Amino acid sequence: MTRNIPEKPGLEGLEAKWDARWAAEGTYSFDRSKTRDEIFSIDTPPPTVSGSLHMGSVFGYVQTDTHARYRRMAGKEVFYPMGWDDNGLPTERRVQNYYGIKCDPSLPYDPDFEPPDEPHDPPMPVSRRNFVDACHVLTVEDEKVFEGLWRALGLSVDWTQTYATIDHHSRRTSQKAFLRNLARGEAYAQEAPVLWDVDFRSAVAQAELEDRERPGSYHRVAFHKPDGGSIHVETSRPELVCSCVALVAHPDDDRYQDLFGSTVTSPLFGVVVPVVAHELADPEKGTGVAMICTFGDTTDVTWWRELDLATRSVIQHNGRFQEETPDWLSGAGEEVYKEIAGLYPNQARRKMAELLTESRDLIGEPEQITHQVKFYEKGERPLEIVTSRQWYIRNGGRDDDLRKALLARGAELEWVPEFMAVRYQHWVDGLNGDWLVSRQRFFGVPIPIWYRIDDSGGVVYDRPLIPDESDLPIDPSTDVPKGYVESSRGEPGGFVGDPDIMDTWATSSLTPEIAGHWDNDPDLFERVYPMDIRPQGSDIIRTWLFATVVRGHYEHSELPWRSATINGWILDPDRKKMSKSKGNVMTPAPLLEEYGSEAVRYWACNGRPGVDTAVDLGVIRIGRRLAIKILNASRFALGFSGDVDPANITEPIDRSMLGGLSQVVGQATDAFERFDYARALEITERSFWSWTDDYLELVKTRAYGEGHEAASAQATLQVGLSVYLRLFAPFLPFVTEEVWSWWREGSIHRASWPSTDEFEGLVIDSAILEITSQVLSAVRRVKSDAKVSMRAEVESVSITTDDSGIEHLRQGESDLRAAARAERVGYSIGEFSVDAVLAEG
RNA sequence: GGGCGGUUAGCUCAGUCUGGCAGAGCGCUCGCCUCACACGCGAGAGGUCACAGGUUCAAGUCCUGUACCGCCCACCA
Repeated sequence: MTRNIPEKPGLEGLEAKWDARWAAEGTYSFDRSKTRDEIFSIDTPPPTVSGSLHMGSVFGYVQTDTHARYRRMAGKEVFYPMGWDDNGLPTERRVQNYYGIKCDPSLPYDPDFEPPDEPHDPPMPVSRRNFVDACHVLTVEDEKVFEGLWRALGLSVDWTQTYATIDHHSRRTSQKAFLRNLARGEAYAQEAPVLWDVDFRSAVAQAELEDRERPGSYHRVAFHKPDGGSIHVETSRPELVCSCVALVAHPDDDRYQDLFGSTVTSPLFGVVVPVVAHELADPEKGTGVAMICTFGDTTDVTWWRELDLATRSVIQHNGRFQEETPDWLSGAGEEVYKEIAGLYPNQARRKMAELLTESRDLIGEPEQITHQVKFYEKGERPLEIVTSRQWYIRNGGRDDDLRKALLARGAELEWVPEFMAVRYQHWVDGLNGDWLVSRQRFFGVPIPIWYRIDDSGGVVYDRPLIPDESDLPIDPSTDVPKGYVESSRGEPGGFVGDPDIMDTWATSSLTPEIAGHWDNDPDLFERVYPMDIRPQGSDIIRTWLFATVVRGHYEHSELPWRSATINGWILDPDRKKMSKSKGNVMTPAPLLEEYGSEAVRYWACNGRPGVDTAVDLGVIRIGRRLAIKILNASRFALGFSGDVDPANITEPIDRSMLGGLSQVVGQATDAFERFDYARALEITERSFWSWTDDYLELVKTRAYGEGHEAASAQATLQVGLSVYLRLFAPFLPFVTEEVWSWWREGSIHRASWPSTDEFEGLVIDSAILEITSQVLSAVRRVKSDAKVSMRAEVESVSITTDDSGIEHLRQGESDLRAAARAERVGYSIGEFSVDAVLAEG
């Protein structure tokens, strides 16, 4: 093969050149004729395309790409698809802001509607179908931006294997799996209290909650006993006195024994409520008596359910107190309620505090506190609890046997790093309800269900109308169930579609099925499922990972993957978690532009598996330096016309270098098998630098010479370079491919991973090179101390070492003399030391 | 309140599983335009391994406890 080595090799333009070449040659295309045991399949995380691009977007993906590239070179056919998570609330919010539109499901579809070029202000209401269309338009644009970044980064994805969580195939898969859950009794609908975001007007699931510290105050409020006495409760939500259904104390609390079973009346409203006993009441908190309201917090829900209490809800889905006076209030209570009707809870709270003060039912001043309040993770106001009809998938939160089975699945999974396993256990252990999968939103996969409407106009929920699997996907708001006509929609005797969509996790929990085409290509699915790895962040173990395990457990009775590789967080250079609100988000594009993809990849690969990592320009610069070093060292190693026949490798120091290199190959391979890409890189890099600093310097003079000694050096340089390039290829795909192309046919990324077999019969003890390098280093120190050039001539080098050291050094002596520019080398036995006498002048 | 991870050189981090002379890079200092590379090369200085106790011939590494940082979870009246 003719060599085509540039005079001044550089990194610029390599990304574009090789991305285009790989695409044209199908370097990463998946060969589906391979069988399951020949395939390595990756359940790639579909990035949220409506989210911003930041360094977190490159970190985990680059790490995963190293696994893909290693396995591919190690002989596996790699199934490496890419998905886009475009359904759900993040997209809705982005579309609302981008176009200045909002969805109003009551509006009719406007076929002529075009999303505006400039955002509308105030937001323009559009029909659900127009809104969803706008979502599709924008997500396609967003996906192009993401694909551009991934390609610039050199992800070895098969770009023909892509999916979007809102596309036809994903909707079909999602609805099919849901209907199967329903048929097997794993999914069910229930009218029940749910956590509710009043801004998004949607229920949210336990997995989407976060606690935030908020100021509040404890109000001590008097309830009245029949004998004229009073009993005090402490509450941070006095506005809910009107929805109080009972007071509760601990059954063993001596102070309240004679009250259990009696009734008291609420202040101002005069509603009679029972005093009940329950273990969850904490005698240490407040007065030991708590007010149970429907519903102030999740404990209220527990009490309400377990004690079978009345329901007195006043907060509506829009977050306000209902306008009409509740029917359990009468007399003076009605007048009091009018004061808070229509208010938001925080307004009602202030009003109630005033009224309770006037009526002397507020005891003392409210005590200012900060407490944890539940929020939807994407929300801005505290969650309320409202009663509504929702769909659930059983997840063990209410069933111990199922919980145990899912815990066993987690234990079966290989976690990388191992300690991540407990995060799964704790989450499953702590579940307190089933998985709420319905959302009252617009851009998502619809719940594929209709309901009959009886002759009096009531919706019949208990016998839903289910579509045939072959008709999926459907949208029950526009499609019509078999045996009905569109004109009977919403009419007595007709039907109505379930208005809700599924939670985004209800679809993305099926990424193995979506990417592997469970629905429409069982042959492919069998070749890739269960997948080998699920790479993802630790923050979504409780959502994406757990939900995927649940779906796999139900649908296939097995784990969806063998291993979960969990990556860490990205922190900004000050080690703060990056977030848009802090304004410290770094976008990758300028870094890719300035330092190149290899440098950014190098940084990502330096982050240990599962370890939070700061963006560090210093590390990025080292990556760039390494890539440039590879170019230059390669130019040297390939700069001879010599024959690469390994039979030419005869010199002991050359064979010794291969001895060390074969150990490096073994260690890097072991590290990759354990998914420790960072260790593999570290080992390779350390070895490579000593290769260029010491080995290359030692053999340089000989390599420029003639005869069989020169041929040995030239052949060894090429063999060594070939190994180093392949070891680096998973990390630095562009520069290694570039150099490979200088003298090899085909892509390095389809070349075989180096193996110790390659040096069979050539390898000897690495100690020869190691001790020779040590002596060379010692001579350099002498020159450095004397502040002379490394080219300075040395009269003699005196080495003291043991027998085997001398034996080893003699075998590399001529190279040492050439590299050190030493006239003579002398040896003596003893403690290791090196002395060098510089030549005169 | 429970749990997980971390604390090693000025900085960023390896090393802890499996105990055996404290490591790398950056930065700093001093040199060197050495025919692959000045986008470079060589050399040097720099550490009470968070703290306290224990096991051991030997502890950064194993055990117990403490402090601080980060994260997760919790029924937060």
